[in-house]
Amino acid sequence: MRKTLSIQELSKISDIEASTLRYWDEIELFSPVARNPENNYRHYTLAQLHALNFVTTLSSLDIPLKVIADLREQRDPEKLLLLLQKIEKRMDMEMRNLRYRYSVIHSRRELIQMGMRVDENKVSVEYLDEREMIMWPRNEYKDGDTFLDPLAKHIAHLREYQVSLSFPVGGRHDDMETFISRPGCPDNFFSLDPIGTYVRKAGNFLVGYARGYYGELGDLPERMAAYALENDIILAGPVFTIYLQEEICTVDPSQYLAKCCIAVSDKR
Amino acid sequence: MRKTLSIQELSKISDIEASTLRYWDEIELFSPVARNPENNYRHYTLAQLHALNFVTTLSSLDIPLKVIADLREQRDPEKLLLLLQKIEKRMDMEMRNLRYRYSVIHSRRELIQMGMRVDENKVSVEYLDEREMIMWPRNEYKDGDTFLDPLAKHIAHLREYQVSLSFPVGGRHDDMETFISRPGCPDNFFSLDPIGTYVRKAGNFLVGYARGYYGELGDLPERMAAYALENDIILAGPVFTIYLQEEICTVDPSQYLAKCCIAVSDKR
DNA sequence: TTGCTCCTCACGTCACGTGAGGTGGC
DNA sequence: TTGCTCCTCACGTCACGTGAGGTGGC
Repeated sequence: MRKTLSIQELSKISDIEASTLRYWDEIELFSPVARNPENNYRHYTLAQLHALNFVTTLSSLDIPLKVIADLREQRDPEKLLLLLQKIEKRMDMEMRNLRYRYSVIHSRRELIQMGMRVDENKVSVEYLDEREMIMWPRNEYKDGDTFLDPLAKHIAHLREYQVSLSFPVGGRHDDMETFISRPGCPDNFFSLDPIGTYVRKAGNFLVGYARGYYGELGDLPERMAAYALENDIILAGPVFTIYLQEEICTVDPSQYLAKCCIAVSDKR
Repeated sequence: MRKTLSIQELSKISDIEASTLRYWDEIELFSPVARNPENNYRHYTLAQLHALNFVTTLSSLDIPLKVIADLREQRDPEKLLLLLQKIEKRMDMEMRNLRYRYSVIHSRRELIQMGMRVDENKVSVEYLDEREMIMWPRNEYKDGDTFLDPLAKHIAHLREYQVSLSFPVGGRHDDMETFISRPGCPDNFFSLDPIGTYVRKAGNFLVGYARGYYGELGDLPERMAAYALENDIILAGPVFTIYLQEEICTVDPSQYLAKCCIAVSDKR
């Protein structure tokens, strides 16, 4: 006669815990073909692996076990087809979603890693790769406003402005003058979103680092300006500030690590 | 003064249920900046959205809330970096996994859909696209064996034989003669696994359908042979049988729907 | 007074995981 | 007798969801 499988044997072949198989039996989702009347042991067969595989495939897609059980009880090609079509769409969305979340994690990891390799006291010229970002609407400051006020305004219109908080947020000053005169008040915020439409072109940048709470850059703006003067470098375009370490990685707000950069002009 | 957010306001902005926010407060994962001492209302701020976003990103990756809470309490760039690296790898695997499961669902949906559009009584010549599959080790039959015996043998060596049960399994007969003489005993099984190395080339095939339990094809083999003779068609190569409807879609085993096909030779 | 939002507390839910205590065959 | 596998039953766990009953400001 053909051999049956004990719960342990099936568990090993299918890589499903015996306790899970018992639970699935209890809720009548997937039951053994028979019980030994003497000791009540469960008996499975290899032929059941096909159905079991179907169950695990569906449950891995977060289909509630109740739905799977109903489907298996009624088994109707048209109903199944409808479900499978829905699932395909859902998996498609899940795939996009996963790619998105991957890039969120990836971009944050890059920043942290960058922050750990950096010589914080040096101002220098570095080659930076192209960066995509989403530029937020321009900031408007009233008397006494800090960066928090326009930030709050934008966040309150998250969807409307297509602003994303999942990616690191940085600040952009129009030019070196505004950066020096009010370092804590950027003219725009931006998100380092890889599907962004604003592109910071690759090239040589004057780069400096500072530790401190948001917008508190100490003497970094002056040091950058002095370095440019000494080395006969012409700076051009906006200043970008992003935080390599902030509340997500560090407890002490005075230890947040900012990176500021501004393009070096080819012209002399 | 800067405005604080009520639990409902934060819930709307962040798209997180108020009950979830209360729970996260309870387990000290994410708490309001303050409570109103009069009525114990929770007060949040917009600045908290950054941290909140981080929490939801991690929890969407099945990181246990306890781990996230610990990470947020200690906040150490190096620890965080290690976690993020682990997560990146996991997401990468998850992406592959999702693609795999997608193709499982997709291939099954295709079969079911095919089965619903089919004229079951007609034998005819159809153009079939190329198909990738994994060919299983050759079946050996002893006296009295049915297809279940070699099937069980292969399944018992799942990993060793690189055999997959997630995709539909079909049978392959060496040629028309063996198909006619023992339709229930294919010479090989195969899985319709899209990463398979065995390719059934595209071309014209003589195709027929039959309803019945596995291997019970009624007079289909003879009808196919007769059709070929009548229409002066030369058949060549192996016969492939796959089930468009089986225990996954149908309750009654006598209603399983098989599709058999064999290549039509160009030679006359 | 009437809505409305918020609160706490207790209990429910989903899909298991984990013992405790016991059985049956070699 | 000793392992070993299996059983049931009860309870725990994780991340919430769902009322019930009550409060406080307009």
